[in-house]
Amino acid sequence: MSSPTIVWFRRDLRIEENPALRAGASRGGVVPLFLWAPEEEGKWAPGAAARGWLHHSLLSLENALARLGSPLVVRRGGSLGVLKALAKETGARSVVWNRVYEPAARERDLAVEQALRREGLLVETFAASLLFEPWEIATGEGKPYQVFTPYWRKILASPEPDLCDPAPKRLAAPSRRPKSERVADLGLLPSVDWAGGLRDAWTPGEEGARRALERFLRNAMREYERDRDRPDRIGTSRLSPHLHFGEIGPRGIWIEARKREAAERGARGSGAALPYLRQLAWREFAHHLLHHFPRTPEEPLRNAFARFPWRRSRKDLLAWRRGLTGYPFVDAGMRELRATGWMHNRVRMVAASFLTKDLLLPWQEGARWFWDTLVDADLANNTLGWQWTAGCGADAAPYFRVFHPGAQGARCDPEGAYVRRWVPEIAALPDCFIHEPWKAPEEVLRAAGVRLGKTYPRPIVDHREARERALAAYGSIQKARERKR
DNA sequence: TTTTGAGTTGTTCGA
DNA sequence: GTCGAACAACTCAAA
Repeated sequence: MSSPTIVWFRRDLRIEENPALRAGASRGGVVPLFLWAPEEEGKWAPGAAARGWLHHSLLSLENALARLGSPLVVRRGGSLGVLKALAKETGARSVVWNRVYEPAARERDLAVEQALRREGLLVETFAASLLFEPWEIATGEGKPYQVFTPYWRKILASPEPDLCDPAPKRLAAPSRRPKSERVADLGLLPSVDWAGGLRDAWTPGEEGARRALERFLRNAMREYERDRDRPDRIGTSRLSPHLHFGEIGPRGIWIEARKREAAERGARGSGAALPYLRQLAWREFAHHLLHHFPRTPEEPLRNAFARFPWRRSRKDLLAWRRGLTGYPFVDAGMRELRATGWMHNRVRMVAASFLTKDLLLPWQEGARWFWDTLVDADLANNTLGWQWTAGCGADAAPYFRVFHPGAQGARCDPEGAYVRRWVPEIAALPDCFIHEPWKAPEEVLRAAGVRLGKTYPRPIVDHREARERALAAYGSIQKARERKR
């Protein structure tokens, strides 16, 4: 048999629509490899929640590959060393992978690629995680976009993603079977089983991803525009963790959404899929920005924000993390996050606005907490989201836009079902006070078994005052800029 | 080069 | 209760 090809799995934990796997299979034997080297991702190695997801996703991939005939090889250690050793053991002459786009991983990949070539190995890389490579979409001047709408128009004016060749039905294993660690030995599962809620809420792996997409296309895409802001309903796709780990690819999603749109309206291009596809384009935009501005996970995109007068308060930060701010909609989100590893996007914005504007704490603190607790933690998306909310990123909201936690709750969770689920200690309050319990008369609180400051906190800041304080702080860096001129 | 139009997701105030 | 305007100033992207 000709020498096998190492297929290096990273964030493409799927069989379908996987160009690297297809390329490997077309050349003969395949050695599928997953290697665990978190230190190579610098400050942004996967957080606790993401590791838990990864564990289950790897088990799923392991099963799928075993069924196809070539079991997954799991190793630990530096990428280059592992790849070189595995090539030697199996007689592989080439290595293929699908590209990732985080700054640290890209640098690592480049170095590995060059080193492997020097060893006489063939290296080929593929595009699998995005609709477009981050550098493919550019303004008329060839520059990166910094405003979403023109970026989105450009995507719509580009050729639609195309279908890819079918996945291999069988894989030839190498003649020498390399040794492998067990997924369980990587120690990805959290030591404390806080992940019970995670298990109930999710099915990691390619099969789970496909089912989630089908559910969304069948039940929710039609009403996406109406329901996507309703955390009390299942109005969103909930595909984010599946997308992050590449259990499903965005091109496949795009094509399936278009198909569904055509089937329902009888004509392609009716546009029913567009509100959802637009969100998929935000994911693209985030990767576009991270590629062109690789320092933004740590630093504000807009320079003026380097001197923003952020507060420091360990106490307030902890209250926010634990969901004990006294604002039920914010607290519900923060508790949903801890319990399930996920938070509805509307609530993410409100919770992020509360941290950065009501509490005036640095957005980096919020980004780090989300990084550790979200199963879908994704450097590009997380960075864009936090910088956008804080007002220091691309296409930021005007600074006077400050979310009102009570009003947002009333609008997006009108019956309070979401709050009651995650903040049960105030569940017995009537709808009209569920988002602002401190406004309830004493006898209503007593009847509901709520003692403010005892069973549920009073608001840790007064929103009205906090809003004024935030506006003043934002105003101060505007003035500072004027003086500089 | 200059000009022009526009910008994910909000809130508040006053008519 | 509903509605429209104001909230500032900036920078981007394209003509």
